[in-house]
Amino acid sequence: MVVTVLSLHQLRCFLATYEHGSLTAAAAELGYAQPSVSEQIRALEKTLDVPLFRRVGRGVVPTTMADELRPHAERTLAAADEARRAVASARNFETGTIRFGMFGTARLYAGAGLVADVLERYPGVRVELIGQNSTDVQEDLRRGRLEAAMIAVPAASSEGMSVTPVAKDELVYISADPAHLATPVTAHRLSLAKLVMPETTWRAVDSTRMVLRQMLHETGRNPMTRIEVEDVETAVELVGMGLADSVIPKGAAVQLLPRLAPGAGYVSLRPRQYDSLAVVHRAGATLSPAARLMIELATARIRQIAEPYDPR
Amino acid sequence: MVVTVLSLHQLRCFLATYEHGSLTAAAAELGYAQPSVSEQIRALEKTLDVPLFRRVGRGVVPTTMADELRPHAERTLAAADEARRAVASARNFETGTIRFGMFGTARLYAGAGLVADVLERYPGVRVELIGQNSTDVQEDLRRGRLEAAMIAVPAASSEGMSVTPVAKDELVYISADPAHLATPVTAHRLSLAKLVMPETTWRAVDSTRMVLRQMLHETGRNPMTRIEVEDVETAVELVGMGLADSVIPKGAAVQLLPRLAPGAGYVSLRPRQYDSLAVVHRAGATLSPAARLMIELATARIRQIAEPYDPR
DNA sequence: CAGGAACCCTAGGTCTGACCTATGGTTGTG
DNA sequence: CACAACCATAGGTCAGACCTAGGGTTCCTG
Repeated sequence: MVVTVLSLHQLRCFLATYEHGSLTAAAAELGYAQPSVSEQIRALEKTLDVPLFRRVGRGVVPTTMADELRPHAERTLAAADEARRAVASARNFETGTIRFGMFGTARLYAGAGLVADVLERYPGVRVELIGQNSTDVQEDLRRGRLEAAMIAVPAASSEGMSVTPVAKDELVYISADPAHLATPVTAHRLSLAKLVMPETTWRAVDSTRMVLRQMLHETGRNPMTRIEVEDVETAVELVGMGLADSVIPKGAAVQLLPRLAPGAGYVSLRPRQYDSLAVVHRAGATLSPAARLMIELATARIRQIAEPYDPR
Repeated sequence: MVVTVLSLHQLRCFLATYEHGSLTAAAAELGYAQPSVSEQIRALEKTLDVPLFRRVGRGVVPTTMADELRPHAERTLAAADEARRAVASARNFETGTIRFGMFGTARLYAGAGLVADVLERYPGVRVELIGQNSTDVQEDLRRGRLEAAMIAVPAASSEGMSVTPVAKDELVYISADPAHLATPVTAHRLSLAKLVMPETTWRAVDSTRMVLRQMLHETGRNPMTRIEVEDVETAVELVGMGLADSVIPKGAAVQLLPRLAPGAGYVSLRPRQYDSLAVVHRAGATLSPAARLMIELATARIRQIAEPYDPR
């Protein structure tokens, strides 16, 4: 024997029939031919193994089983409709969650503004800015947990990833000693400086570190840090206390120095060095509207702060 | 473009995939081949017009849309399941409503007991005993509002109906005057009596009246009532007050006389007359379990009180 | 009371879509 | 670098969702 399975369509036919007391009327309402509705009802009666209507000369009359079924049928259809609506409204950013990866320097001074931008346009959404470190974010992207991200990359290339640079963020030398800031800092001076550097856990892969290593390597110097800390804020505070100097993205310096190290200032490196801020996602993926939105907003916001990307 | 429509099956596939993070695992759980689940998910994504999973090298990862959909999908499937269970338990008389037609004399003294019988066996059900008068009940049966009924019928026959007599209920003469009860009451004495008769609205079709008309007609007498009332209780009270005598089913007399007319008694007619208590339903209908249950219990209950049907 | 209207059902035919197996392309792993 | 794990595609089968056409009741009406 063939087992049919409960379907929303059957429930719709059932309710229309129940309300009209007539298969013909139900079929008219649903836009089907009468035998089609008849068949659905029969199928439903078969799957539930219960008579739902008594066929009496004119029209049909619901049985007590039908009375029992009706509220549940309505609830089920309502739930299904609710599901549709929930997804539809999420798709239109009226509700739902927008998740975006954003690591380190970018998030540090564009994060709050970016969230504000999103909420202004779509007040109903939840926003998640994900990412401790660019390595983590890359991992999340690779595993599919994140669809797209804006991160700092030392070079604009990564395996299997589409990397689109949108801005460059200058790396500046910060110090509480005005003498250290009189002229741009060369690789030579940098190699002699007492430095405090953040992102200790990620020091091997951190984008700023990689840029500095590259700079020093070209002049035959070795990087040497006096203090290692985890977060940029701590590093800046230590600079403010005159215990060391540091190199951080200019955007971070502008934002953090007045607050955490009022007496300190910054100066460029010579030659100037840059982090590249890029939009990254899996190569070959078609981006969702949410991701496109975030990329657009994040790009605009970043470009207000950092210099536009200039391919050298 | 073809529009697919949301289906429970799609939601099931979606949830399985969401939970396992894998189409293959979902297919295994659901007992399908992997491409089948894949197809369902794709259909669902198409009907909702949103991507639900990102296909990443190994497995699939739910998008935020999927996060949004999941609770609704669960609720919808739960509601559908609830519907199944509700009907199933109603079918097993664990809950739900049992509706049964039962008119006049039968209900009068078997109704409460019958309801008790049903509730004892199936504590969860609702019971509806429907019917003011047998004519109403016949109408309800014909229109399909009632599936089956136990009613008093003058003769065991009715158009388009299956009538199965189960008992006969003797009609007795009741009076507060002992002299009236000394010997069985003949048609002659009946035609001379001052009578109060109930069921005024239905006097033309009432089963007891039809039996009496038949009895008097055979001896050339005309029926004559002194008082017409609607319900048997009132008639019995009037008999108790000595204002008139009456003819009612014996079961009703046994039950009502001690309570409503303590001084009154009853005596048979000569020849004895009977209402026929019969199970009635539409000819050719297959009866539901609920109806069969009610017929069984009502028959048992009635036979404890009235004499078994004896085809003459 | 005959005819028609308003229902239902059945029969038989078309076509979508649910499902399968087989196979090819990616990705991650020993 | 081969292998395992996983998803997508292709192509074929079959159930079932739909239709039209027509037959049987019931009920109303002239």
